[in-house]
Amino acid sequence: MFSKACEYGIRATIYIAEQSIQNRKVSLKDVAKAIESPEAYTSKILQQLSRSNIINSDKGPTGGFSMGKQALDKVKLSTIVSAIDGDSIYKVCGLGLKQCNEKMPCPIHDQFKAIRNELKKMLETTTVKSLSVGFSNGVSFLKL
Amino acid sequence: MFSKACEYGIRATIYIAEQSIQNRKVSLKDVAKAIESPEAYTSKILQQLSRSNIINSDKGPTGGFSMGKQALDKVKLSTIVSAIDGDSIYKVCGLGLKQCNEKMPCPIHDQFKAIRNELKKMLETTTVKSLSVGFSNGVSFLKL
DNA sequence: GTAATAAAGGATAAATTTGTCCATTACTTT
DNA sequence: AAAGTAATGGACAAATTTATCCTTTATTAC
Repeated sequence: MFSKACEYGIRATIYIAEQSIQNRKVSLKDVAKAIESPEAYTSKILQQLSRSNIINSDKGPTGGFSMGKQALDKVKLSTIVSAIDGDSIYKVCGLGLKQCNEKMPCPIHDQFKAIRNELKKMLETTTVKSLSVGFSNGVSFLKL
Repeated sequence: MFSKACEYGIRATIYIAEQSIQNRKVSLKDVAKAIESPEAYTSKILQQLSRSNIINSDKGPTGGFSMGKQALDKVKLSTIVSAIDGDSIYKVCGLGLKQCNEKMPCPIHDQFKAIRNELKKMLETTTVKSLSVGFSNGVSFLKL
């Protein structure tokens, strides 16, 4: 569904959000450990998230990754998915046709559209902040 | 969503179904041309479909690919997806966690489950035969 | 300003997916 | 039987994704 990079990106963002709510900055190492992801690869993904203003990053001692209040309120799952996987998940034909549209639909066009719209709606209405709550509570998990 | 191999597999099966309904066997070349796919790669995919008894294949002159009445009635989109991509699309956690389940859910477990169930239902209730009708009519397309 | 710290960035490697090429096998027709 | 045809199968190549390593840059504390 999502690329591995995007999965790491979502998990990382949820973790950073949860920590930021408690006013804690986290290092790359912290993140990689918390979500059990390869450190160097995770670094690349955090860079992307940072460039997209989903998280912010500070260098040097006392540096690390965090999210501001604004970001915590604004960032939805869709924000992260778009930043890492692009919007192909919303746009691309289920059967890989370049010119699939209402006028020239692929055979599963309508069925797919319905499901994709649901997915889109879900991603656009789910905030990272809301997801971080469950994680903070110990109700949901980010490892393994 | 689906792998490229699976996209080709679905398109190929719809085409073969449509031709089989008109009692026409088709060659690898026919298929590759009809769905605009790389011939050699398509060959591998047709082999998989054949081994899974989704289509049948005959060697030699007058050979080619076809679907019997049984297959035409039984084969759903889910049959093809399982044969080529496996059932990961139904089972795997949206965030890539190995141990994600009701007891230890990832943060988006419930939201994802809902959408995946819809997808599953759609794939399990859509027959290739039904899709081949629209293609046969010129209502839907398999190229580009 | 020096040393220490942590992210950024570039180059490269491993793994997976996608795609190609060619010899072999099965079958049909003559 | 021989020749021709079409799928099969194995080996290989290209492209993409995932992952690693190491140097550079920015920042902080002393």
